[in-house]
Amino acid sequence: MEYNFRDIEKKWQEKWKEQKAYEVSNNSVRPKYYVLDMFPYPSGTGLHVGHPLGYIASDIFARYKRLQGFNVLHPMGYDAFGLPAEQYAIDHGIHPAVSTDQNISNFRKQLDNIGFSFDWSREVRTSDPKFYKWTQWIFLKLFESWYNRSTKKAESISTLEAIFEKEGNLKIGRTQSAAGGNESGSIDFSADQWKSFDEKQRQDILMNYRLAFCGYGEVNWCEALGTVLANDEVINGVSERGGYPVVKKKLRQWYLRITEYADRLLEGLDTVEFSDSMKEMQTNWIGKSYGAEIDFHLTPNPSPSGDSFLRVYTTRPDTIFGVDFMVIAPEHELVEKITSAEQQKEVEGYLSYVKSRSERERMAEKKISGVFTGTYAENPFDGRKIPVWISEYVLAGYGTGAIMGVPCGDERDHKFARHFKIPITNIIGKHYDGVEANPTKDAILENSGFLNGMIMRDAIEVVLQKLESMKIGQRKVNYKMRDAAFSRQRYWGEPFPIVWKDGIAEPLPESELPVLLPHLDELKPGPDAEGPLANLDSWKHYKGGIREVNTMPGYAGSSWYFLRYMDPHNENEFCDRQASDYWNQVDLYIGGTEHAVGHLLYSRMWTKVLFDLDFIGYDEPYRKLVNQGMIQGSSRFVYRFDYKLNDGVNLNAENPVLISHPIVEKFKENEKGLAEFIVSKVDQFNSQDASKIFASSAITGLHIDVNLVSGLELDLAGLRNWRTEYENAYFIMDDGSVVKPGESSTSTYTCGAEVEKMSKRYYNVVNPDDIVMKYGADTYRMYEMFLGPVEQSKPWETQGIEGVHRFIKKLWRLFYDDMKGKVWNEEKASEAELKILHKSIKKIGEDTERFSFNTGVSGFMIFVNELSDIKCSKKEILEPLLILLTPYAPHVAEELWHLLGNSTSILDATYPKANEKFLVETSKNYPVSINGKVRTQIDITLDASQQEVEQIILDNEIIKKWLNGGAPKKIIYVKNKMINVVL
RNA sequence: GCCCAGAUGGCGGAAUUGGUAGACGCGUCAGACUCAAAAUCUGGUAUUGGCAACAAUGUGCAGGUUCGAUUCCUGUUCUGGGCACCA
Repeated sequence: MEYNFRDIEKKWQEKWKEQKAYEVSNNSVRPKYYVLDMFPYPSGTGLHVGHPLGYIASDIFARYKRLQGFNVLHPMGYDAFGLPAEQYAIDHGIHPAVSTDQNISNFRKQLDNIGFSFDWSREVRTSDPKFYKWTQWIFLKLFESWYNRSTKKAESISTLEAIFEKEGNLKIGRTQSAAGGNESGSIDFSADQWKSFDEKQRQDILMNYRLAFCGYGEVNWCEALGTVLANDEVINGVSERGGYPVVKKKLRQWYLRITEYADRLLEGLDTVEFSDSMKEMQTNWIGKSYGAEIDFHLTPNPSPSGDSFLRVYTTRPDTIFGVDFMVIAPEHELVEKITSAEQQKEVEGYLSYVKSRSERERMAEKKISGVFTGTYAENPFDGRKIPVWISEYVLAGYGTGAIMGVPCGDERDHKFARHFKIPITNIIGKHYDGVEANPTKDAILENSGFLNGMIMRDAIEVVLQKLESMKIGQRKVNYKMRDAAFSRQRYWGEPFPIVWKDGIAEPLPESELPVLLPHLDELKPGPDAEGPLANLDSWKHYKGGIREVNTMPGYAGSSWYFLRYMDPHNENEFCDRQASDYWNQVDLYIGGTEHAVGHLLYSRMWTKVLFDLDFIGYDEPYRKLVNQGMIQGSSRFVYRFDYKLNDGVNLNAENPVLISHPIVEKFKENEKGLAEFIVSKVDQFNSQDASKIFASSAITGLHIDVNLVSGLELDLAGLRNWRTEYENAYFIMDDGSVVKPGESSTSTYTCGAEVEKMSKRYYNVVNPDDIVMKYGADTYRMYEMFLGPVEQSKPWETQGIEGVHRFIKKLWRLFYDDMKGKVWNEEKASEAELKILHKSIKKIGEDTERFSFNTGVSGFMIFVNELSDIKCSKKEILEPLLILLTPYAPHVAEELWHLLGNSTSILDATYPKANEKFLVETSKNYPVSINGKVRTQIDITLDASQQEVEQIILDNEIIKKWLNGGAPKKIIYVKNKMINVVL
């Protein structure tokens, strides 16, 4: 009876499905555990071997928890709205709904192959009206709420209206809407004024407080394509498709007021188990800083427009005497007003350059650019005139969109000053070397007026007080984070439940949800930079108004989907409160670091809002987060010998010459030698003038399909069949022999290799279906884990999978032998066998617990190797082994479990516990070092004292040799670790 | 440019709290079984020198702390992820 994984895996996958083995109930006396994978987008290219890495890890943990007696929720579904499907529709004329469905069924087939324990009865899709009804519903809640800074939580907008009725906004103040604020509503008013406002004015004001609000923001606009482009569709200022120019355009946009949650998003990090680096990234993204806004007089004063102040934001008011220039963002409202007549032309030129630059480019640019406005600001303390510049390295959205440049203390400012030859004032004495800026806070101030002699750290407070008393500045907490843009000029997303009437956004009543996404045959952009929905007049005009034609962005559905899994079929609520209370937070969330700031912050914010409004009982969605690394592809190369004759004809087109990697390496420093070698080998060159070939030869590495290569060895016939261009190739083999078109050879051709992203265009994609077909799901699951730590990125090499496959076959042979048949027996296990068992239970259990699945797999290998060595096939040992193995290789474990005579499923077995009794040791083989270098090992009992150990050491022959008659300075003995003799 | 992470044999990796660097697997070499092959089994395999015992070197690079550093600190190089409309 041999290990037939195809039959076994098929059999159990069908049985588990039949028995609904993975369906989980919301009512259980068992403790709950919620394991979630980050929502996948069902892309058209399907899964490659890298994608399931996290799913396998989470599946192992979910199954492990189940064996430990938990009621485990482990759902899966699809983040099905998104740009790629829409682009695919535009390119191929297939409706996104259709292609998305196809992609999902393909995805599902691939997932099913791998034997996951997902409860598919809970599947959700964000593009399903039953799901997005509730996305729209939550949007309405966001729209109908504001953030009350005194209670520090979201409240119904009606409580805000009550405040306005009573006291206007004089106490609560305006909200700051850094991202595209709504200027018309940004005013101070009293209760009486509020009462006098008409509906439009009131709604404009309320809009400035809503958690989901409308404002204006810049987008990448491509006139030629007639659409707004995503950042990654813009390359070097032109569209990726077609290479058309892209400029910034201001559009009305929806936003989420995530900035109000900045502090709570920061505080919440203390209550969750994310990696420190993840917390750091989120903290930096939120970017809370304490500083000051300072007003500088402009001069000539008033400046050409009559504006007399420039307001800058700085975190270092102590450096105010070191200010040598000001920089304002190109979008700053003062730009137009303060530009002098002489500088007009230059400024205009600069602005049009900036307009063509994406924000990404602006931030990544090392090159320094900028232009002088012709206006000066005045230092309030010493009256110095400071030139005001415009530069793209200052972004309009952050702070006041203007900074004071302190070259001696900030590297960016320093480079700017050097580049434009602006004189640098040194206020930190010898801490500044004239070559590099020094951002220290510990220097003693010089050239700093009334601050002279003060330590910078202390001067901050002194300056702040002075600024406040002079009423030219105030303390200010700033956040780098901006409000989140929440609308897209696209089709394939959730429609907004909003109708515009007379410039007022009216929410549709809950009873009208879902607002269905209407069918469109053609997804061409609408007029005036609007999305495709704007083309559908019949849908657009509604209830005497005009529907919002933008749709929601990709992250809308994924911001709350973890709640829907708890109660996926509820038609009355987004999630029943009892269900969300029972399942509570996600206990384990697995996904990539690429979501570190986007998805995670958005879903954390939504959770906080739902908590504030008392729809759920916790304000952090994910209790523990584990990041999985990426699996990279391992590309394979052949090397083409290229040359041209004087007339420019490349004679290689018909018969390319492909050189093996070792030959290329051999001639690495000797191109001419290689050309000579090739010419001497290949007969097609005989008629050519060799010197011409030498003069023009080059080697080109070409990606070839990894499936044509076994390890590094090329399948020549396979390559000839793969593409016609290789059909008549000459191959220069490792040993220097030549294989002509139509010939075969016993020599090998070794390819080059490189680690790259797994991608179609590198021909290095490996499909899990192929792996499962060849080795089975159990082998694939274990191998994927065996590759290395989950969190780390690593390349995929199909070759190594043999080892894991051999392991499973070896395990099988402990139960059944090809020749002898059944070998397992019910004999009593010996002390030594029990020791192996319990050592492994401890090792594998601990490894699984700390997500060290790669060492877990190695633990299994050691376990099975040890049992094989002592020919132990006792049921008493093998049965617990199978339970340990279930999370990793469920199919083979279930099969053997039943062959051992069990009639219930192993999925619900009880996870074994390690018995310490079998693990106690009495002595240890200590490494003994001389000066930190291990020289010998000595077996010593664990209860030995320092004195006893020293005696043993001094009596040891090898140690005596090293002591050379002398006495050691010191003997360091760390119990159960090591011994070090210091000479 | 800014933020985060990583770098260990020919390859993937191990070393959980500063304590025997290279577990486990791949590859490779040698051997057993076989008419042969596959499968399987046994043994070797960081580098250098040596028949060996053993010695020297060795965790990206340059320093530092320590009896002892892959692990901690400073600096640096390269690679990967993110930078707000890919998901």
